[in-house]
Amino acid sequence: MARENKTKYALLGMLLHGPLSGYDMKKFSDSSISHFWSENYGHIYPILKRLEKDALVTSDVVQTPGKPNRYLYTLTDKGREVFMEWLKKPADAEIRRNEFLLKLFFSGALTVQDVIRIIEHEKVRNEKTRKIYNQIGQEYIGKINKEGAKKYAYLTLSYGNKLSSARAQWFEEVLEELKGRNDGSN
Amino acid sequence: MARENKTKYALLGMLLHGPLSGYDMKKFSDSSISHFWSENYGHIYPILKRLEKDALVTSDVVQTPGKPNRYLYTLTDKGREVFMEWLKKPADAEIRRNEFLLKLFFSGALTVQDVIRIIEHEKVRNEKTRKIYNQIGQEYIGKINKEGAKKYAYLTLSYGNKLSSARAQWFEEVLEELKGRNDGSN
DNA sequence: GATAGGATATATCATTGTGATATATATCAG
DNA sequence: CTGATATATATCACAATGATATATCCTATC
Repeated sequence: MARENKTKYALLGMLLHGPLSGYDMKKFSDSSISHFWSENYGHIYPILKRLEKDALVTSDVVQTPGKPNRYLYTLTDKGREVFMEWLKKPADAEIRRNEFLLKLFFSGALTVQDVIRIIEHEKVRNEKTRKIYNQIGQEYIGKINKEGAKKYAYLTLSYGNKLSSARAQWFEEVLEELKGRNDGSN
Repeated sequence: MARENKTKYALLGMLLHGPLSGYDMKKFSDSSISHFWSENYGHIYPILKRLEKDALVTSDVVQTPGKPNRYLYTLTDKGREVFMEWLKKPADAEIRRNEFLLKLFFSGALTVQDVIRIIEHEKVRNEKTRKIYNQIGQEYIGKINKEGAKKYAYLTLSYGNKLSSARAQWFEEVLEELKGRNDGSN
């Protein structure tokens, strides 16, 4: 068996607060949870069909003239049960594949200037992410205490902030060192 | 097209310092670079065959009585070229799928005790990782200045350390807050 | 001395996940 | 009017994962 299907749980979770179509789920994945999760049509649609077959969701067709049929999926009791069982379990270990670190590892074959360029590219990407996090953070202010449900969404953001601050620090330290050395020997 | 095949570059990179078999590459992935990269047989063997067909590597059979044939792969000039071209480019954006954060996001459906348990599980995992990093770090002491090539390997470790320290901080902060609230209302 | 487990080595399978494209209409901006 | 974007599902090739099959040798344990 390959690793367990996580998409299934992501989709079931999205249905907790009401029916959605596959298209809606993709939008949700690209907006609300995009900084730590992604889904795509090639997986969403086939899995929705399987979930229906397994009676974890039911579907209703909504016809809108001039638009494709919309298949609205609703969570069943069984679906909610399966979801809650997954939710209660600790998360599996993260799959670790970081192309930047792989390049860094092999960087002995590069000039120091090339390495600096690659790290700086990563630094810029990280800064962009931090800006987005700050924007989202601004939107949360005032809402968190009123709506308890958003507390955990806010925590995922605070996690992202913590990690990207750490990354930013590391970039500064390493770039300073590499640039110092670059004036000298290597 | 699916995303670009990164395994290919990881394998070519491993061949920079001499010929290796697919089995050797798997061992390398499970030891030297396991904290940021992983490979598995199901991908290594077919890709090695393709690399040979594309003349990025050549292979030699080594027969050892009582053991399976060993196919030793050697990097060609073309292979080195293709590798260096990839190495010089900035890394692609990281694929973001973090099951822990997905669970956290949906945690409004859990009791605070359950959330605490899940976070603590993650915290323990992180502590284990930090211990391993410290052990590897000990082994590096004294070697870094002598062998310049290991400098970048050490940097991948320092990156891992930075991030896991940040994670540890976040766990402390969040657990304290959740445990405080747990004595009160929700 | 038997025997269980791990190392050596390749091969292959089902399944998960990614990104792109196909299809077809409506709407909105320039 | 024309090109871009939104709505909505479907499907494909490919990348990556984890498990199992095959077969032999070596080492530790009972």
